[in-house]
This record gives sequence, structure tokens and C-alpha cells, in this order.
Amino acid sequence: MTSKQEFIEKLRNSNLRPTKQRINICEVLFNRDKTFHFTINDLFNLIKDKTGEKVSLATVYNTVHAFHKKGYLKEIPINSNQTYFDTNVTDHHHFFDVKEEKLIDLKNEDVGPIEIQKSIPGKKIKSVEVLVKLED
Amino acid sequence: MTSKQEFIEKLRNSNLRPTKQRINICEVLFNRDKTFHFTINDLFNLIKDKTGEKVSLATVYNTVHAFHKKGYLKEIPINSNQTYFDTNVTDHHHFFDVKEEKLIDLKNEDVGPIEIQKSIPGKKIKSVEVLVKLED
DNA sequence: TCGTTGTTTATAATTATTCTAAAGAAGATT
DNA sequence: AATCTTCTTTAGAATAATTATAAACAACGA
Ligand SMILES: [Mn+2]
Ligand SMILES: [Mn+2]
Ligand SMILES: [Zn+2]
Ligand SMILES: [Zn+2]
Repeated sequence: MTSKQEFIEKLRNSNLRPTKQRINICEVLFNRDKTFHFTINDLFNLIKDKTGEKVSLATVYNTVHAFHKKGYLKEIPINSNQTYFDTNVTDHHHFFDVKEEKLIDLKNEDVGPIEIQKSIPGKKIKSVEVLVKLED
Repeated sequence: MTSKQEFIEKLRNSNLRPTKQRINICEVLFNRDKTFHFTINDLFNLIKDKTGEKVSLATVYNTVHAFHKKGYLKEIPINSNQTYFDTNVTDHHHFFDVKEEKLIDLKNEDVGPIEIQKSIPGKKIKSVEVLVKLED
């Protein structure tokens, strides 16, 4: 249970003004036990449901991108018509249930360390992500 | 160097009529030494350039999806506004050069075997893909 | 309180992809 | 070869996710 005050501070520390809309989005995104995987559309609908207040779609996009840029959200590479985001910003891997269109976290020990043996001159590794697709 | 005849046979064997357009697309896609990573738009432009003949964008989409369904192309999960495809349909992993927006194949021995230690009841693993993002 | 700057919003624009339906080409049948 | 059927191509319209615009609004500092 994170308090509204903490969200306000977090926003201030990030040079984002703590508006009503952003605080509501924080409640929906970060006030939970487990990691949360979502699309913009999921989030848009949840805000109305959970807070009772409507936030415009444009603001949801703006805020998600602001949080993404600040490192509070992670973008998950999937081929879907919608982009997926994740509140778990640590390096970790995923199951993707293709039928349910649902992401599930994998612990690093569920996959084991991945050592990339190849390198490209002038480039360095930014991230290593494993995506395990599941079917019935 | 694959001959036109071989493409025609391949198409016939797949219950796809060997039209001028599909043969041209085959030339562009499969008449090469190295694996080829592309977006629909890349391909659309290359067809005109390499064969001198124009194929409608709708046909490029249709054909790529037909080939994908037949297993002649692989879809690569990346967060990009465009979908990436790959002529290398074996199980393999990728570098993605974020700046250049370019995919590079990783050999399986460059990554090593990946053992997934977790399972979801009622689901089985369809694919395991590693995406290594590169930055400067 | 006032002025400045950042934010929200409705709406329009953009863009990748899919749909539609008519014209054309391939393959089979005579 | 002429005809028939089925599949394919195509231009253009439709769809849908995302981004841009610009006016109204809210937060902040003075
Ligand atoms: Mn996750
Ligand atoms: Mn590849
Ligand atoms: Zn983002
Ligand atoms: Zn496809």
C-alpha cells in the first residue's frame, strides 16, 4: 500500500507535476502487490473503473511515455497490435500466452544466466530479454 | 542462386498459384546468401528496385502472410511500429540495433541452450526467443 | 494574486494493417 | 482453343493504434 503522498513526491522528484490525473494513474499502476502487465487500453479502462475518474486517452499515452522515459515502466517486446508495458522494470523474462494474450513474469532463476558470446564492434548490450511463447 | 523453376514448384507444392507477383517476391526474399530481415515496407520497395516490376502493397501483405502461414517466414517480436519478418525460419535469436533499427542473427551457440524451469499447467512452450538490444 | 510554464483535453492527423469488391489470371474440363 | 471455376491482384476504403495540435486549465514561484 503506497500512499498518495509518496506518489506526489515521486512525481515531484521526477520533475513531473503531481496532477490529479497522474496520481490516479500511479494508484492504478503502482498500488499493487504483483507486477502489472498492460496495454494503454487496459490502463485507460482500469482508471475509470478503479478511481471513478476519467482521464483522457491522450493523457494516458503522455503519462505512460513520461513514466517510461523516467524508467518507471518497461516496454515488453511482443508482436501484437498493441504495445505492452510492465511495472516490473528490473531485467527479467516473460511467458506470453498467445491465446489469452497475457504476459507472465519469469524469475531470472527460471531461465538461468544468459551469456552472449558474440559482440558487434562499437555497440554494447543494452538489454537481454527472453520471450517464451505458450500455446495449449 | 535459386532458379525461377524452383520457386514455381515450391509455390505449387504449397497450394499457392505461381503468379508473376509471387515469383518476384520469392526472388527478392529467397534468392540470397544470408538471412534477410525486413518490414513489409522494405520489401515493397525492394521489389520495384530489384525486379523492375511493381506489386501492389496489398499483395505484398497477402503474400507475406501466406508465406508466414506456410512456415517460409518467421515473425520477429520487436517493439517497433512495423512488424519484422525473417527468412531464417529456424529457431534462433537476435541482436537488435536500436539506433539503426536493424536485426542481426545470433547463432544458437552464441547464446547457449536456454532451459525454462517453470511451466504453466495446460500450456506448452511454442518458442523461446532471445532479443538482445544494442546501443552505442 | 499574477505571470509563467507545464498539463490536460478534444479532436484531427498520421500510419500500419486489413477489408472490399471488381477485374484479371491460372488451372481444369470439355 | 473456348469455357468455367477458383484463386489472385488491385485500388481504394476502412480500421485502429498512436501522435500531433492548440486551446483551456492547473500548478508553481514570485
Ligand atoms: Mn514482466
Ligand atoms: Mn533472424
Ligand atoms: Zn514509451
Ligand atoms: Zn503473418
